[in-house]
Amino acid sequence: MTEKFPEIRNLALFHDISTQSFETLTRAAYVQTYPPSTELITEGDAPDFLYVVQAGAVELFANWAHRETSMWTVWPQSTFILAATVKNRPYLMSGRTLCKSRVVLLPSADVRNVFETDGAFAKAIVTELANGYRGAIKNSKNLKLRSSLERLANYLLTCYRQCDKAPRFLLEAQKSRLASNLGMTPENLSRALNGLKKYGVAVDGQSVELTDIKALTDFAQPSLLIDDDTPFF
Amino acid sequence: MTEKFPEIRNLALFHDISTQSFETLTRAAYVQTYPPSTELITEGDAPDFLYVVQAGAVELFANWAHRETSMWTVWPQSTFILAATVKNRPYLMSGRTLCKSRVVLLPSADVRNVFETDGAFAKAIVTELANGYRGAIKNSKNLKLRSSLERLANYLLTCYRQCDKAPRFLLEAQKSRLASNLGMTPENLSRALNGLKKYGVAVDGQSVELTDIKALTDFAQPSLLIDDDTPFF
DNA sequence: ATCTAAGTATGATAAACATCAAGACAACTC
DNA sequence: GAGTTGTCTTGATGTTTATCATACTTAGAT
Repeated sequence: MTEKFPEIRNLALFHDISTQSFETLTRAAYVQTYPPSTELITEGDAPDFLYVVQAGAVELFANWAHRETSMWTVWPQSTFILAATVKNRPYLMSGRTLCKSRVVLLPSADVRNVFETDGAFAKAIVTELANGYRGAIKNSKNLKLRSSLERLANYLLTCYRQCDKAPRFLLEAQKSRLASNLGMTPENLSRALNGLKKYGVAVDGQSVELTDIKALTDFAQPSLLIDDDTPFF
Repeated sequence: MTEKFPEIRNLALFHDISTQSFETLTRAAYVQTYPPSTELITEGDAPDFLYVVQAGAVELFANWAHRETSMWTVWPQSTFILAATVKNRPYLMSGRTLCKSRVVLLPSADVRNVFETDGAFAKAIVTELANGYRGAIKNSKNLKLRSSLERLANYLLTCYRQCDKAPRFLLEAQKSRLASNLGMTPENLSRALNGLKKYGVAVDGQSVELTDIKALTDFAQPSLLIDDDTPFF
């Protein structure tokens, strides 16, 4: 008997669970492809589904008092909104597609069900939540300990590391969204990019070139305890 | 046969685990009482122990580039540094006692061991991590969406709610530490408390009186998706 | 009671950051 | 090619927040 949704079977979250558990999780699940700028979830809503991004990208953002901030972007193959799902509490963030995106929706009641019965699933959830938790703490440290210029410099160095230390790379995102991610306004980002020129940062459109890694690193003082975004730290 | 450390047996984290698991966890554990201002853990260090605060209080803080920020305070009966322990990754925060404190230290190798073998423990860890994760996300939203005056106003209203809506209460902490928690300088906190006078905030030393809850609420616009600090949201 | 130290408050100033308005630029459409 | 749209940049200005210097207040020690 073949399992439904073989694409997500190999995610760390589902890799070690039993066939029966996977059946339960996927029995009432479905795949959906959404156009760009579609709001998939809204903060405050009850968590009906656990989401898995298979293709495209989903931006998580939050609102308060007519203000909005971008929290982070979910790329394939990752889940989002796991904590709300297992706790059965309202979403803390909203999510919208950035581009045409294929998403798997797993009913959250089934997720909680399997969580209760399958120890391997509980263990996988622990790993996922611990990663997310540590990422969120790093984010708070970044916001509280650094100026916006310092956050930007460290962001660029993180991109550089993720590109296998290629000195040229493309910004992953629209600049206005990048600004919001970094906790600043688009105008301020524009000026900050200029302000990093003296550390060898050259920007042309989406393209960035870092011509003096040492100078930029000396200024940014990256730390594994803030900037490492791999789940291994 | 009686179990060691009956005091912590009833914590949510240990409540449902087997007697054998609890034995394993506590076999090499020990209790220690520390004087005030003792640094228990240092960010970057390997997670040797999972800590449980039994009495007193422990401040978690972080450093970067000769700056320091207070993250939050751990009160009895709570654990701290759980995510680092289960993932076996370096601490992201340092911790020091605020006053004379009694702490239980559980060897983190044993914690990971029991986590692997006892499904009930894994489930309890999920709940704890999900609470912490959501708390950290609320913290980021608070920092990114609000000014320091708005954060302070919401903090005071949170205290008010936690005191069963008594209009007078004492600030839990030294003002300089409260300022750091809220992401501002002590001077700015002092001025901000003055700035909230027009919304009925009267401060005398550690004592706060809120004389116009409606005005303060109208200004602060508290949100369950940011300010609710109970694990139930 | 006086001294000290730590915490807090206040004033002056500067830096960081946001806002508003206008312009530049590229990618599309017609 | 002219116009449209969306995004980004730049400049002027104002607000928020941090920094520095100093004074005050309180609790504890001598």
